[in-house]
Amino acid sequence: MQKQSVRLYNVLIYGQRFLLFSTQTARINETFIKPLEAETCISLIKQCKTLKPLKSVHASMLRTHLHLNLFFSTNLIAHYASLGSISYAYTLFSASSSLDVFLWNVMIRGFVDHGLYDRAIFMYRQMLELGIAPDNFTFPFVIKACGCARDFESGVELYRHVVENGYVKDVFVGNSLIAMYGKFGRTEVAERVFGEMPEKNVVSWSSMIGSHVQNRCFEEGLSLFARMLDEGIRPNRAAVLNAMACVCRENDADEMYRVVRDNKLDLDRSVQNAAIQMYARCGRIDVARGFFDRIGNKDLVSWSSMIEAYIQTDLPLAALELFKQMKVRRINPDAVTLLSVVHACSSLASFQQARFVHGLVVRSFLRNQLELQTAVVNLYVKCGSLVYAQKVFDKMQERNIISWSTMISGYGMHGHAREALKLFDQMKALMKPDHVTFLSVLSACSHGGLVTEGWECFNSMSRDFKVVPRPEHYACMVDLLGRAGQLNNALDFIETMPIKPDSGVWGALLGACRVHSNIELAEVASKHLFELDAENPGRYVLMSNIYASSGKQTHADNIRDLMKQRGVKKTAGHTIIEIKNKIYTFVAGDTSHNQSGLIYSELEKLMNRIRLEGYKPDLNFVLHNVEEEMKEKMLYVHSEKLAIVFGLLNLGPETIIRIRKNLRVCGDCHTATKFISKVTGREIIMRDSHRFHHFKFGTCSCGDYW
DNA sequence: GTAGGGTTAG
Repeated sequence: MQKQSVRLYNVLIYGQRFLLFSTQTARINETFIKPLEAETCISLIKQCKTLKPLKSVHASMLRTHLHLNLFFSTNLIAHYASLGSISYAYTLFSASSSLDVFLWNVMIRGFVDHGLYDRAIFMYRQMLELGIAPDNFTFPFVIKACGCARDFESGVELYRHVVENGYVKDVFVGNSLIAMYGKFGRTEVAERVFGEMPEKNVVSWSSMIGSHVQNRCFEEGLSLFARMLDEGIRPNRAAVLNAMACVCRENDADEMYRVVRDNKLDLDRSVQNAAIQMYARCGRIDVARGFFDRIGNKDLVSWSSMIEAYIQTDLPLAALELFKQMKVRRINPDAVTLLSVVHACSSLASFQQARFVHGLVVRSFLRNQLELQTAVVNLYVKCGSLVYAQKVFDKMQERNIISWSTMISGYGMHGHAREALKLFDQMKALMKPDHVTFLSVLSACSHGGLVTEGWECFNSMSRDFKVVPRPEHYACMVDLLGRAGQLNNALDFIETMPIKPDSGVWGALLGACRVHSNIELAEVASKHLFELDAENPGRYVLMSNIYASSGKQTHADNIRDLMKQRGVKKTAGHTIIEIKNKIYTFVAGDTSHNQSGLIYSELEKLMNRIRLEGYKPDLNFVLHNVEEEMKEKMLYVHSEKLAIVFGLLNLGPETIIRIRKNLRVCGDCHTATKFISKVTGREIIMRDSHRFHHFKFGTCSCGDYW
C-alpha cells in the first residue's frame, strides 16, 4: 500500500499543474495518502534529506490542501531547490503566481545555489517589474549572483538599488558587496564599502581579506588580518583560509599557524589542506609533507594540494609518485588533479608516462574535456611526440585558441616552421589569434630561420589583428633576426622599439652573439643584462663563454669573478632519461650510478668511433681555464653524453632514445650526438630548455640552427 | 511561523 502510494505521487507530482487543480487526482490521493496536519508539516519537510520523502510529504500536503497556503508552499519550494530539483521548484513557483517577496527570495537563492546566476539576476529584474520591493534578504543573493557571473553592469546597478532602498548599513548586504567588488577586481570599491560599514563582523573582515587574495594583494591581506586580530575579532575558518592564502614567507607561516592553533581551527581538514599549500609556497616542501602525512582522512584536495606542491617545487617525479599512491588508495582524480598531473608529466618529458597519463584522461570521462585534451596535446609535444600530439588534436571535438596555439608552438619547438605556419593559416580562418598565438608563430619562424615570414607575422599583428606586441614578441623578433645573422638589424630593431627593452630582448641578442661570435654587440647586451637580470646565472655564463671561445680568457675569468662577487650561482646542468618506468638523472662527471664503470668504458669506445667519423671536440664549450687535454675529458663527461650512453646500454636496439636537459644543449654535445646517431643508427630525441632536437642518420632536425 | 552574507582550497 505504502509503496504504491509513493509511486502514484511521483506520477502526480511530475504533472504539477494537473495535480494542483484536478479533482480527479484529489480523489485518488484520498484513497492512499494520509492527510497532513499543519503543525507537523514544517518539521516533516525539514526532516527530508532526499527528494523522495519530500515528494511524499508534498503528496500529504495536497490531501489537506496545505499546498495552497503560501507559507507552506514557500517552504516546500525552498526544499525542492535545496535538494537539487531547481526545475521542479520553479514549476511550483510559477504555478503559485504570488507577489510575496519571501517566495521570490527563495527562488532567487535557489538559482544562485545552482550556479544559474543569470537566471537569478533575471528573476530580480522581473520582480522589480512586478512592483515587488527587494528587502535585506534579496540583496545578498542577487549581489552574489552578479559577482559570480562577473556581471559588472548589474553589480553596479545593484549597489545603486541598495543605496536607494536604504540597505547600505545592513551588515549582510555590505559583506556581499565587498565580495562582489573583490571578484570584479575593484578592491578600492570593496575597501570603501568596508570602511563605511557602521557594523563589521568577522565575515566582513574575512571578505575584505578574500578580496585582497583575489587580486593578489597578499601583503594588504596579511596586514588586514593582523589588524583584525588587534581589534580582538576571533577568526573563523574562512578568515584563516583567506589569510593563509596571503602567506609566502616562512616566518609568517609559523606565526599564522600559531593563530590557527590558538583558535582551535587546526583540526579542520580544509585548514590542514591550506597549510600544505602555505608551506609549499614558502619553500618548505618538507613541512608541507609533514602536514599531508598527519591528515587522518585525506580527501582529494589533500592529495592534489600535495601533488601541486611538488610540481611548484619542481619535483615532478615526486608528484607523479604521489599520484600513483593516490590511485592505489582508490581515490579518483577529478579534472583539476588530472590537469596538474598532466603538467607534471609534461615537464618530465617522459614519453611512457605520457602514454599512461593520456590513458587516464581518456578513461576519466570528466568534464573540462577541452582543457584536458589541450593539456594532453601539450604533453605529447613536450614528450617529443608530434605524431601523437597531432592525433589528439585531430580528434578533438572542439578547439579553442589555446588548443591551436599549443599545436602551433609544438611544431615550432620541433623545428617544423612551415607546418606551424600552415596551421596558423587554418586557425586564422576560424578565429582571431591572440598574443599567445603570435608568440607561438614568431618563435616557430625563429626556430626555423624564416625571417621574411617572421617579419610579415610581426607586422600583421597590430595592423590586421589589433594585437599590440609585448616585450616577448620583440624578444622573439630579436632572436629571429639575430640568429639569422642580421645582428645589426636586430640592434636597430631594439633601438626603435616603442617600449623599453627588457631582459628577454637583450638576452635574445646575447644568445645570437654567441652563435655568431660577435663580442662588441655581446658586450652591449650583457651590460644591460647585468643590470636588468643580475640574478640570472645564464647571462654571465653565456658572456663568459663568448669571451672564452674567442680566446679572451682573462675577460671570461672577470665575468666569473663578477658572478662570485654578486653571489650568483651557476645552475647545475643535468640530463634525465627514462628506462622501464624509472627516471635516471645525470650530472656532469656523474659516478653515482650502478653501471658507472660500464658507462665510462662504453663512452670511451663511442667517442673513439665518432672521432674516426670526423668528430672533433669543440673545446670552446669548456668554461674552465685548464689544459687542452683536460678540457677534452671534461667535454666527454657532460651529462648529455652520459645519459645517451646509458640509454644505448639499456634500451632495445629499435627504441628511440629520449633525453631531456634542463639547460640549453651544449654545442659540442649537439655535434657529438649527430655523430652518435650516425654510427649507432639510433634515433635520439633531445629536449632542452628551448626546443627539441631530433637526431637521425647524422643530422639534427634543427638544421644546426639553434 | 520560513531564509541570509564570506570561504570550499587543488
